[in-house]
Amino acid sequence: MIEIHLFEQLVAFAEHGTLSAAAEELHISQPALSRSMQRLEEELDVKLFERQKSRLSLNENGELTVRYARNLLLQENSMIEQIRAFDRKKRTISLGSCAPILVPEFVSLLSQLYEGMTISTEVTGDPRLLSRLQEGRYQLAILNKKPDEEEFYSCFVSSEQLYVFLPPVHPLADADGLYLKELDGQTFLLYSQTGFWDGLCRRKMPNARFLMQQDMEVLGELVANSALPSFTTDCVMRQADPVSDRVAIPILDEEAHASYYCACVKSEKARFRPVFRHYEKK
Amino acid sequence: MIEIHLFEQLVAFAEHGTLSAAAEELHISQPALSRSMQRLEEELDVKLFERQKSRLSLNENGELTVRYARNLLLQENSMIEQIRAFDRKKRTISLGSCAPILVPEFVSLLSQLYEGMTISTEVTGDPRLLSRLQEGRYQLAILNKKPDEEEFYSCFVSSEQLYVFLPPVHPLADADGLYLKELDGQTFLLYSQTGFWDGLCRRKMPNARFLMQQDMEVLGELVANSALPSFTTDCVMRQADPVSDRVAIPILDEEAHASYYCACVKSEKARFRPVFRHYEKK
DNA sequence: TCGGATTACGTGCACCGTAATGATC
DNA sequence: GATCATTACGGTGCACGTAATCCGA
Repeated sequence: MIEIHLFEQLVAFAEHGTLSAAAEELHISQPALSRSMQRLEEELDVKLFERQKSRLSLNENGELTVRYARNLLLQENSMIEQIRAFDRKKRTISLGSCAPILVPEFVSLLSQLYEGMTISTEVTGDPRLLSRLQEGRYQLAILNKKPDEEEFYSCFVSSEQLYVFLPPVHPLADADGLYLKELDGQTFLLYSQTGFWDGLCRRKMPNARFLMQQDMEVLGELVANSALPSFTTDCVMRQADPVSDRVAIPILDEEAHASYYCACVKSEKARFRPVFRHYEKK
Repeated sequence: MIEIHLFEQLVAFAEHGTLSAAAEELHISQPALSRSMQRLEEELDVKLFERQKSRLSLNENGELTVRYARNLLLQENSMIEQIRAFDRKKRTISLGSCAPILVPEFVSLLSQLYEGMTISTEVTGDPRLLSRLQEGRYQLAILNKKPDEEEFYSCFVSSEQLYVFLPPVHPLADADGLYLKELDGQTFLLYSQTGFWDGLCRRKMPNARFLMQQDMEVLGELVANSALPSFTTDCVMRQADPVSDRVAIPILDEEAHASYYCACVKSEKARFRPVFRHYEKK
């Protein structure tokens, strides 16, 4: 058994060319490194270096050993990372959501129900959300379709209706309802973390421009202080202060009405029973 | 970076179930092992054990870590072995021979020509001798056919004639020459390290019985003190004392006359030039 | 003369073993 | 009481750093 730090030091030497440079990199003295390399040779019982009095260099054995050592070090690091990830996973619940609206509510609920667990969330419009749930990258998902009952357990959570949010002076501001295609070609302010809504808008309005905003607060400012149309939903309007004088006009496209389902893989149904019960009793 | 001996100790614990048993196996004290495992947890920053006051056991993380650790230890060991083998190979010349007769002469020659090198030899009737030469398992080979000149360099060394070695009372003892098939069905004393001769005898005399002898000295005794036929060759008779009163009758089969070639892969021709020169000038 | 490797030497501390403690069967 | 793990404690070996030496450009 040869300690791995000797191999690490050998690799450092290989990368720096001299003991002094490698020693500096490793935060040890040059003599210490010199002795370590001697010990490595001794323990392997193989000569690894050409010694030309004032110049140390790897011989063929040394080159080979460096290649193997790099490999071993990579493997150990990846091993340690995987162990830590495995452990972390057990103490975190990852939630993937197709839309942002329910995320805060879920974080709060999960924190209450699963004390001590870390809740990590991700909003994505990516249709692979479901397969990631299956692969274990998420333990819970908020979807806008009820998933296959063979593989997943799910329950309805709530629904959301999309509105276009227009300044009163906008030519369409007095409509009772609009289809997205009627809005195509215009320039919108859009929050960047809208999950599947983003894809919907781009699909239905291929000629529109979207000024993406990372920050909800900045978006609010811009909505309040510009004439650019933006979007909102019934849920958002219920939560947020109605500061602006904008008018919200419902989008009539069928997909503009989303039904949200909370889902987990069937094998974890028991674990998440409290979550489902919370929504089923409503 | 986590030192590998900690993983080794973890595996020992996993295999023995208790710290005390594992500590004994590892030739360290129980407290030392206890502290090592605490340090491993600390350095990984992951809990690996269930602690029930007087019983220590692996939790899920621990089980996973043990699996990874076994793997890592195997890899390190194999790495060390391969490095040593690589080094050893550079200081040993492996000779594969299809027949035993030239081996001592070659060992002596190689020892003189390549001072400090270890000479390792193997006699085999295996037809893969040539492919093993190509793969580098042997650096030199003694063959009974001249090999492909595209891939190998070779030169003629000497030839050998097979004789059947009969007691004077044997019914065929006064023949001038014999084919192997005429001897089929009889029982022979045979040295076990005869290389390709062995295969020849079995092929040409499918009904013969062979009493295999590992030890040349024992074989000599039996030849001198039994009536069982055996084999010899011109080369052997030239070297050995003619102690026995047996008669040697030449075998007339074409294959009973072997021509030996010394061969190496072409890329090593230069390295072995002294060997070839030694035989070419004869 | 400087940069680099090795050798010499004294020191500190990390790790060990023994002993004590606590806990469980 | 026996077994097993952990904590306490004192001792020591070993790997470290500093300093000295040697060598080559």
